[in-house]
Amino acid sequence: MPKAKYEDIYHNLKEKLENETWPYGSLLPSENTLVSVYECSRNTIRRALSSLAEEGYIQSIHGKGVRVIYQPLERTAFTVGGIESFQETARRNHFQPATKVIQFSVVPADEAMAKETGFAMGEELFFLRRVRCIDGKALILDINIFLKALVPGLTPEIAEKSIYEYIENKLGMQIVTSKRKITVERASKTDRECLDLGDYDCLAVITGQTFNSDGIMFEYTQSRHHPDYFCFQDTAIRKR
Amino acid sequence: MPKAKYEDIYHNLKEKLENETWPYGSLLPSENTLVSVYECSRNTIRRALSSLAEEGYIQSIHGKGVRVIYQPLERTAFTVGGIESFQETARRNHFQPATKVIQFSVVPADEAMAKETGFAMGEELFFLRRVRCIDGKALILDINIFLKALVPGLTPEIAEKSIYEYIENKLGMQIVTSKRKITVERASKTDRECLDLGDYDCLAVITGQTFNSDGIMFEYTQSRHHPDYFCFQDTAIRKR
DNA sequence: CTCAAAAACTTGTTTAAACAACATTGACTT
DNA sequence: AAGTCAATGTTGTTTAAACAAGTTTTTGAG
Repeated sequence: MPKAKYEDIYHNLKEKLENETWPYGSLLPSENTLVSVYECSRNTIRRALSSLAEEGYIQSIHGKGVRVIYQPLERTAFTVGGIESFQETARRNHFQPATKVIQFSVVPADEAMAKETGFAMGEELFFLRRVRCIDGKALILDINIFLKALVPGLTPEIAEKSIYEYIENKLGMQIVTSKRKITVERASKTDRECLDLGDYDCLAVITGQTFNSDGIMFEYTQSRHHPDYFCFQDTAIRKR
Repeated sequence: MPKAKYEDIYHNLKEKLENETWPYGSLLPSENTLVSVYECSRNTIRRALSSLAEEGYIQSIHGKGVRVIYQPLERTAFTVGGIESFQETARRNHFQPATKVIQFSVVPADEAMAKETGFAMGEELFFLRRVRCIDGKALILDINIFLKALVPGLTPEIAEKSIYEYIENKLGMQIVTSKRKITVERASKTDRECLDLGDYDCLAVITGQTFNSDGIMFEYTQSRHHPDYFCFQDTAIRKR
């Protein structure tokens, strides 16, 4: 699917890194070598490398080379990372997913909601709540608020399957940027009613805003996770 | 301090975005306009813009322009984000920080520890635990494990102030990449003994590995946070 | 006026080149 | 033998140019 040359190179190198073609701690072939191998310009190589650096696969060392810092890890339980739907995550982890829609309504944004979500006052919104179950246990409570104008034709039936699939394939809208905040909150009465929290009194909360390819925010989400089924991975690179 | 031209432009644009020189939802001046303004090449502008996009300030729209998606937000309590030390975070939030060192030992990595941390077996390690307090309340339990060979001369006295300051300014070592995992864990006996958790039975845990400018991992960290003083922010961009 | 095509403007990708800055190697001098 | 310095190899920054691929505006035909 990737049409750009640097994307091909990026994927090819990433695969080789995950295969441990170059082991952890070693140096990659030099940029000029890679230029010969992939028959492209140095800029194109550097673009692929910089994506891999951002994701914590490699780190370049001025005057020396590019070090492999990727370590294979056992995929523990539930991992949230990039922008991935519940369906995709479940498939990757070989879980049997199920979704129960417990609320599906249309409301206008009042002042409080506008302030919290970032939508403009008075906008018509879909407001829905869903419980995500894995192997029969209720583990995630998802609250989604959509801009009705940008997600027309949404129904509870679609919400039961995959909203993202509907948005991307049926509506042809592309999801581009997602801004998220992770916090730990005390379980509310609703949380305890909807989820199988056992004797936990807290949960992991991901709050986020999603933007489409026009740079318009069309979704506000709150995903409330059972602690045992939450793991978020991240790589940070220190800027001067 | 930034010596590169694109870094200057990046910081200048970032400041203007935070000043709301261009409001949320509007389009930035075109790349060619910015080329004239900053008297540089288009590539240099694009490099600055791509950093801002990664951080969730802007989003480019093919054929149309660059949309501002930055929204000013009230800095709520404690925010962890990039690679920032406790000292820096405390200063930014105007807290009075205090640190108590409760363990400072030198141990070799045994098999279990090697597997967990990613250090090689037998490596000499500094093992330390510290409690971070804010306004008299014990809120964070930090476990730091350093490669002794790369952090020579570390003492409990330094650990009480700022280890990062020592590493960067005294040793001249630069911190570059940090790989992190965020989870929610039940409070252990030690957690309850060391921290003022109130009636919380969980805490937010950041587990991470830190790499220096040679691409060598020199630190393994676990930061165990009181739920009320934990907030992690992130921006993700969907790749094709 | 309406509509369609063309032009102009926008961001996206790729190449080529030059130079700067840092690291290593090896030859040379002392 | 030890240290110095030059050459070479590596990544880092910047420029210039050309074309591709979207979006908007203008032009012109009917």
